[in-house]
Amino acid sequence: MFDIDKLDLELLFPKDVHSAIEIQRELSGIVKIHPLQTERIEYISGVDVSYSGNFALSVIVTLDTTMNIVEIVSERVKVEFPYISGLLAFREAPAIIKCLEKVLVKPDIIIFDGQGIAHPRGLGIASHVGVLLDIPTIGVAKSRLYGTCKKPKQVGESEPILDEKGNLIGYSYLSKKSTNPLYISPGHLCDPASALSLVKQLINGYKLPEPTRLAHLYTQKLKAELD
DNA sequence: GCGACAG
DNA sequence: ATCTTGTCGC
Repeated sequence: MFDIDKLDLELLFPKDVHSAIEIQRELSGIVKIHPLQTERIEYISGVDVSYSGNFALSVIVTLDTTMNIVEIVSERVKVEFPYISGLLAFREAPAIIKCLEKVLVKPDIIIFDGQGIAHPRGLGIASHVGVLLDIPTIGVAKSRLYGTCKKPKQVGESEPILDEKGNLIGYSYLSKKSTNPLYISPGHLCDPASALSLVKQLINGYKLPEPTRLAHLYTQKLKAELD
């Protein structure tokens, strides 16, 4: 569904940490933040990655507006980059992109497990993949990486996430009681308000939005079968 | 130097 | 993320 062949692999496989950071600075300048017509969205995909030995197991679950499963695709890829806070994309994106290569139904937007622009250099994994594939993306993280915000007190309540200059880069959102809030930020071709709005619509009784929750479930199931 | 630090 | 059982609270 995506022309992976036309991608510059240099942007996914840096030779070292320094070049990885240079790549992020370069790509962050390409990120486009603008409102997204959520009412025109048909398919929404959720992505998650688990690990088994030296392999990354990625799963993409695509749902329609009714929350019905349209497609589930998985991929197994050898891990090449270590986990370094701020450089998550270089570890997980390769497996995610190979998985997207097998997807038949092209999603209108993809939700990632991690940050969008709420990142030290404005390029979390959602933004990185969004720019490479030129598709709308949103980052939904379970913990904070960058930015300042208050903690929502009531379920359904949100608080703005601001960068060092006071710019709005996302929202913390309490999706379920007795849990830590979600950290939502646009990845690419989306904006904070649209991202928050869409994620709210996808919460179905659990902390995580349905596409992400299901992708996590399948990635864990895969891991259990290949242990 | 000290604290923070997506998955 | 991963290693892991029961258990306290909403």
